[in-house]
Amino acid sequence: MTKTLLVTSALPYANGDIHLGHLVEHVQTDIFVRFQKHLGHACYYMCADDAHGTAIMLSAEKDGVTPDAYIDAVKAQHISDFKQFNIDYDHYYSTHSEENRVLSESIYNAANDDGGIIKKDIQQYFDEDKGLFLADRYIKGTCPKCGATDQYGDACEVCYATYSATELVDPVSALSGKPPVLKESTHYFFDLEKYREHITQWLATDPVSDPVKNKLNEWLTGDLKPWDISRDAPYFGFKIPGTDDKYFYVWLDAPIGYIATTESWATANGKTCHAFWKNDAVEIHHFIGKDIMYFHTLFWPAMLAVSGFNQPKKVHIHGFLTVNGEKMSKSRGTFILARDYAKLLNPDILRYYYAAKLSSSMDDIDFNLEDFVQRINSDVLGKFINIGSRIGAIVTKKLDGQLSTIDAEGLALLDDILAMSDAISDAYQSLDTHKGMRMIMQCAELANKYIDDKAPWALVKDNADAARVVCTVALNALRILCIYLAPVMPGVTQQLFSFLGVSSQHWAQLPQHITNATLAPYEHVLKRLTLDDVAPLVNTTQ
RNA sequence: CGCGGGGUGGAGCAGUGGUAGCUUGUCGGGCUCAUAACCCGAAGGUCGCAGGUUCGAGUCCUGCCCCCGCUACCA
Repeated sequence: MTKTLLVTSALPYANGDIHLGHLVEHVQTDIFVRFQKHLGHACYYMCADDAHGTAIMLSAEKDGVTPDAYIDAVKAQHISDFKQFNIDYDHYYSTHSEENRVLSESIYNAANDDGGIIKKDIQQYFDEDKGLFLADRYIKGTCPKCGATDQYGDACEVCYATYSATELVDPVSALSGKPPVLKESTHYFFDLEKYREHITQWLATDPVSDPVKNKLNEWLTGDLKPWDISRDAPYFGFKIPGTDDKYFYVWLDAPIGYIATTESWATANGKTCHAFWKNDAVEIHHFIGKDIMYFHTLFWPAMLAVSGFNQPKKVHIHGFLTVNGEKMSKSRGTFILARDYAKLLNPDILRYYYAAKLSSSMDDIDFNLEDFVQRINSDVLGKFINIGSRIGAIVTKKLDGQLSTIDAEGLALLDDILAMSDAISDAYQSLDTHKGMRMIMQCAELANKYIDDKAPWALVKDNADAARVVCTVALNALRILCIYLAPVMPGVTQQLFSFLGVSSQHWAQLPQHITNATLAPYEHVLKRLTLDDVAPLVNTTQ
């Protein structure tokens, strides 16, 4: 049965470059989406830049451009970066859009009409030089608990204490360097506690894994604190309806960007977002990092429920990327930008490496340069592409590029490889791509053993017909492996499909063996890696 | 006592009660079609430490040690 899915990756913040960490999520999502499409499902992949907030306003100011010009430039760069990695969005939009403004207002109004918005006067630090209220991260001072200096306004990095900015000793504005003053302001809050029932009902539908559910239950056993959704002018964002100087906090309109992106895409295709977000038949899947779990599993389902939109079927949460076992760090030179990688290496092999490491858990994964070289050479080159390379050479040089038929023994091999398809499919479906890649490589080993047993290079000398059968079998094994791997390595597998003389193939075509075909000469699709090839990724001189 | 995740052969990882596995790396052999590839075989682990439960523990319980995240340049 054909399903309809709407899939999202978290919206990258329009205040920085895309790096290998973002790519973990977007590659994981893209593999999932491509796999769904391979199965024949209607699957739409929506993403956008998250374009609001103080940080962006300040960055634009620093660059001497308007926020609009700033976010446009960043968005263009983001789209170009993702494209290089074969991330195939159906639409990539921006939260700074008319659709998002309309939707944010209507969702806010729905919550307000429901009595879900509270107003409270709060005291907040204010930078008189800049004329800005200061978020915790823009205030520095001495930790009230341990006396460490130069700490942020929310937590101490030395003693791990958490506190409010007003408790900091000798606070200064990180923007002007001057002591801030306390100023009163009315803020708007989303009354999360009011929607506890919605959240627990949603959780009962099994949208998250058990470890995530445990973590959420921790939060849910306490009071759900009202969520501060307003910011005072000046702020780059949407004005809150009925106010003159209050803006939606960026995290209010960011997830709504998922719907707004859908709307923008749907309008261009003669539909509306309601066909997806108010239609029970559509499965909504969010892919996010573990750091933003809170927003997507508490506020977001509550906001959707109060405004009559469907809640997500699944929220898939992944861990972070470390480089050579350590947190990515600009000072260590391990903060690797997507476009810097793409200048050096083929994006598909990074996708494979991630797939070989990713699971459905929130565990962090490590990008280890040495391990990367070994894994790519061994799996992708040695096991997978090698089938094409060794057989392609024989077919091209000795057999005039001509295939024949498959014998009973060859059929047995192909059946063994095809027998793995359900397990591989399950692995893709459950995001346990590490298991999937392992199984696919086992299939590749079977094919290599078969080739070794049959020794077509010897056979070709006095029995070209028999050699031709072996080559036909081996290349059909390769064709099956290409279908298995197509969601992970779309570029590489497309090249191999071209060699095999077929257009891109889908899951349903697994058993359709090719026989009696004439092949173009085999050409290498990837180069083996050496450590010297990958070493420039990290800047070790710093 | 802040909370959470984790410690399995050199490296990266599977494995939640029943003779310790996979990939890679190392060593030896084979093959020579292929991008020093592929095939066969071997060595290499007291499963962080110490107790406990059990006929039996990597797997369950208790205590301890260490690493990582929760906080940053962030997803």
